Amino acid sequence: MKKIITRFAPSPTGYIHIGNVRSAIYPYLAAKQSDGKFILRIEDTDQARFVEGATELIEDTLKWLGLEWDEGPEKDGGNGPYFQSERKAIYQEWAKKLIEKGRAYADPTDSDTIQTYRDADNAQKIPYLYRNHRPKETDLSPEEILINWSEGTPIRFKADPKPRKWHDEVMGDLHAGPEVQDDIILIKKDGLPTYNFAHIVDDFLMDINMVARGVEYLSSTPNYLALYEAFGIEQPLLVSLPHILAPQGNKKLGKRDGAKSVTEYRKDGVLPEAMLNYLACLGWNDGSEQEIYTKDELIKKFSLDRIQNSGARYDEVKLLWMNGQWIRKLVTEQGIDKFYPRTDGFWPDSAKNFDDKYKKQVLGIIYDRLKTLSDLREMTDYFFADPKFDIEQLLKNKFVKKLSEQEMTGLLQLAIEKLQNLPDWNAETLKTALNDLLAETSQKPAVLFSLIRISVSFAPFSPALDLTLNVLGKEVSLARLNKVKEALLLDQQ
RNA sequence: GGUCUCUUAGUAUAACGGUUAGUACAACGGGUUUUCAUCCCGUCAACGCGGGUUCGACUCCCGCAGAGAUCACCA
Repeated sequence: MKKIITRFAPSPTGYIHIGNVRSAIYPYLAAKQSDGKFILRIEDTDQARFVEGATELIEDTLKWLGLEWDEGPEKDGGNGPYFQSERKAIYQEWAKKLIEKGRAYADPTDSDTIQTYRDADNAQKIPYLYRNHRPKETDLSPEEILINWSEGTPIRFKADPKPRKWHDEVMGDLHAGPEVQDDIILIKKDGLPTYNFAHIVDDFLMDINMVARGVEYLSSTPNYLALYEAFGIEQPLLVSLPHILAPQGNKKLGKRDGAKSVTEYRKDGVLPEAMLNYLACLGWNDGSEQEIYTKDELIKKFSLDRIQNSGARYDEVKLLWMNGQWIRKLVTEQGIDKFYPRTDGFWPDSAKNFDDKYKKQVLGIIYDRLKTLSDLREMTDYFFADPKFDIEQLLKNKFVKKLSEQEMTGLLQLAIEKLQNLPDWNAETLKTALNDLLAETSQKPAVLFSLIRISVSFAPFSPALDLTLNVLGKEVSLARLNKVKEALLLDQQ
């Protein structure tokens, strides 16, 4: 198999959100599968949109997801620098090569004049193409242009419009006519290259043989093809990735739709395994009915031609479902001890002074109802602090309210006695005791256990009662039961 | 408007001319000696429309409709 050398080339204009991280995932998978290279290149040629700290955010996101780059910032593989802003001289040199070949020209036309061309064409309802307005001065010989050129004057490509055909790994065989090929800007007034030009040069110099990007670049592809041709360089594999759509409407998911950053999901307790799994499978599948994939499985089974060629709607509910699956999978496979460190930072404040051993016990009985790690905050508070005492909540519970208050106090008293006299406080003895209690009182489990459960937790739900009591411990359990019993007695007087 | 792309249940998808159109999420119902969840079982629900080709079309061809992308000195 040919080694795929590819790249992720984001612009440092903000965080990576889930709408665009997929264009890092697929190239990564393709590169790893073929034992090739995954390069990170920062496309910071637009000074106006540059955002301080964005590069770090991008790097952070990739690392968290496990998409380590083989070459890029902090990891020079001999093809650097990996920031386009540091490669300015290279682009200018390559633009000059095109001028020498008579395939580019310096164009002093100012933007107001260009706008009049556009307006005129629009008024006449003919498609605007700059090459129809190409200035006559460019009849200057390439030598003359080269002598005169300096930053401040943009350099334009001299289009070679003709029918073009190409193959896209996702979209299949494509074609375009001359009407979409134009004299695109190569070097801007500020001396920096446009994306259209910079990526062609960089990809070539970095030996990149696969380019994956959003479908929005599809319509510019003929211009890129012309550029490859003008330089005489082999075109890389082209991969167009359909957009991820916003939950509502038919728009591509963007920050305006509230597209959360990947790091935000991280803070919310989503596991990188689940994030990667979900996004990889949003618009790709291997033809089987498998849903849960590890990164290694994805690398093994990934194939470009099975990427869906229409947009896929983002579904957070399914992501969270998948996250729950991953939590359970990892705990089952690795055990609580190994999984436990991942919960760091997700416990309620009340857990601060409790040791790891106790928190692991709590995790052990609660993990199978977590959708995200941050659910721990809401779901485990009563293990660490006395719950908010709210007798009304107990009384209006749909099971407990079947009892009179007198019956409640009676049952609580029986439970307290039974538990107090346990020789050993563990899940086994508790289970037996609770079952005995059930038999002795002829109560329905839903009623009796809800009474006890709510009395010790005041939570809408909790793990199985025997497990909960076991973790809470004898002292705490009995104290909470007594407190409720006393309150009920007072109420009855 | 020009050019290009896309179109299976609410959502993500499977099907390489012959299936009762499969799976997952969601929804709904049920089961597991407690609640919520997990787990298990079940129900609902789809081939955009119209023509062809063919014994037979979700699948191939042609129209149409709808949706999206693009037409920058942004990427």
